[in-house]
Amino acid sequence: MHVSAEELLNEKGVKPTPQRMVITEYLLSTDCHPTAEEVLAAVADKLPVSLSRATVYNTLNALVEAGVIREVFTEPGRTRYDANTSEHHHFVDVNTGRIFDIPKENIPHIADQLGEQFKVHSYTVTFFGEMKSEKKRAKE
Amino acid sequence: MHVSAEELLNEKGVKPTPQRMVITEYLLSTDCHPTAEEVLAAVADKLPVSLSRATVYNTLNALVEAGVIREVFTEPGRTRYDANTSEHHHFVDVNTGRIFDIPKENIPHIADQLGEQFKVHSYTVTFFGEMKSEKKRAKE
DNA sequence: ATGCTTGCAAATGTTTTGCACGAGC
DNA sequence: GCTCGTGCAAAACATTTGCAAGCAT
Repeated sequence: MHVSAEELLNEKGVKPTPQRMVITEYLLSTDCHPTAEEVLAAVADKLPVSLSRATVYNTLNALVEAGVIREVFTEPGRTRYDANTSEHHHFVDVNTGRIFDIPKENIPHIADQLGEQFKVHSYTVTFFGEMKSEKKRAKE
Repeated sequence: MHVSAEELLNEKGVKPTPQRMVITEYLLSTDCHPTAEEVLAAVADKLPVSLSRATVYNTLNALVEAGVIREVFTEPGRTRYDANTSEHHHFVDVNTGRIFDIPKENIPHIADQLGEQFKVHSYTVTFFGEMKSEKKRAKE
């Protein structure tokens, strides 16, 4: 289903260094919208060399710029990242802070509802609420 | 249309100090979704005494907690504030960063489109795009 | 050699916190 | 007098940047 990280990076014109590939692979493999810090923690030991914080930030910015990933803003103070770049939406569980993807098929198309002075490039819906029956209970 | 800031604060159980009233008044009077820093700059000279950064942050947090204002997340690194607490949406001009309110009447109700495991408390749509004719300057 | 990329550390920017003072109950 | 809000400065975070060194072309 996923193209390889290397292909993806080449496609988007980003030189596929080991650091970038590991970070991209991680983001492609998870749906939990990690912060930069979480990315660092998750991939640091997957590299033979050390991975610095600066490289994580540089890489994430490069990937955003290249359109490989997207930023997600759901909470103050920090940015989360999402390798799902297709138009879709988010549900934030206000108890856990966890973010769930909502496919755009679930949401009617609403980009054309604004006045004509607004030329919409993209839009995203953020739902805040709580999960009703959470079968997979996170440890707390 | 607006209740007075003092009434509003009392209603919400926030002790209406001069600092809090000035900040609340400012937020009620503007539609430009200011950051904490912008709030400070805007109201600092409206008080006979000095207004500290810490008080601005403390106040904004207290107001959010009390439900007087809401946080708006549209960009990395900083929080913006909105005294319009009714459900509504935002359009971000990608050129200027300016944020426009979109009344919820313009958007179909979409809170019920998710699976039933999602209990939605609120949702907000954020549009990214650009203004077509900037001759229609918003009054501010 | 050239040009990116990395890593470290320092710098920046935003927000929070510790603490003393002052106003109001 | 106690409590709470304020102001200042320092601290805590999140992120960016300067720079030297490394890798690939």
